[in-house]
Amino acid sequence: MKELEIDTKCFNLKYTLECGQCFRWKKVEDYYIGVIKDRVVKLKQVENKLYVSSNREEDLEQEIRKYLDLDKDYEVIENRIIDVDEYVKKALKNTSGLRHLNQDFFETIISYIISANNNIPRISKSVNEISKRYGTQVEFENEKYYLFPTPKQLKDVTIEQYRECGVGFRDKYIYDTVKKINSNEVNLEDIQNMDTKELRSLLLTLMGIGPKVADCILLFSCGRQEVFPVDVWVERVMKKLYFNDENVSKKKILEYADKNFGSDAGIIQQHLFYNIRENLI
DNA sequence: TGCCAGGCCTTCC
DNA sequence: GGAAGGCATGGC
Repeated sequence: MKELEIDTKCFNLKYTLECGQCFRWKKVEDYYIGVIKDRVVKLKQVENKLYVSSNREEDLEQEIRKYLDLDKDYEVIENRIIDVDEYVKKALKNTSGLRHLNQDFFETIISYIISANNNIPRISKSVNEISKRYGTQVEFENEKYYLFPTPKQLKDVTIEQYRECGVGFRDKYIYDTVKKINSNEVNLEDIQNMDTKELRSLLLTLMGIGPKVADCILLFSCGRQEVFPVDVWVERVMKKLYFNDENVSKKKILEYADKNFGSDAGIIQQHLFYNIRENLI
């Protein structure tokens, strides 16, 4: 198929895909290859041009724009947050163009349940293994890829089988969550219409989802950029920058973010997270 | 060998 | 309602 060409501004593919918000992209030479919902996608950025190819052409540009959040004006957002303080300014200069993805809701729920007390390479490995075992196989450029399974495809998977995918003690959480979704005990429809607070409390009723995981799901698959997930890295960077390396509670950190970062807290969070992990700040 | 990883659940006060 | 302990697994 022919390659699609999309003009972008204030967009950096590398930062967006490598900042730790997603787990299924693989870098091959100067391309990134991954699965978005029901298709395999190959992406490459050269300056402000994004080149896209896929095994499916139908609605491709629309899906890519949605997934990469290309229709939101990040120039406006970045111009707004650059004056928050000197640390945010520095972080933003290092990683300008980092965007929040709109990932599949169900996939993000399961991926972030796996993320608890885990590390990124191992999370990726588990998510890929679940896809390989239970997702639909598709082909692209003579290679096999696997879509992330739907709740129905996971209907009969046992706790032991999840364990075999390397998820460790989180096996029962995934099992329970999938069961609740399949039995409609928790209805994931109409999430777009729910306000953040309501959606958050719904997520918190699921096994394996606590405050941090819920906020990651809201930020990386529901476009709620006001939430501020605090993990060990964010705790570390916040203490370093704003609390003189003192041992403050997570509650204090959240209060600081809410007061000083406001409705852009999630955007700032991701820049700080990436900067501290890459040792840039 | 021991510690850590995008924390959460359970138990106990 | 808050604190402490346990938890699978692999990399360093």
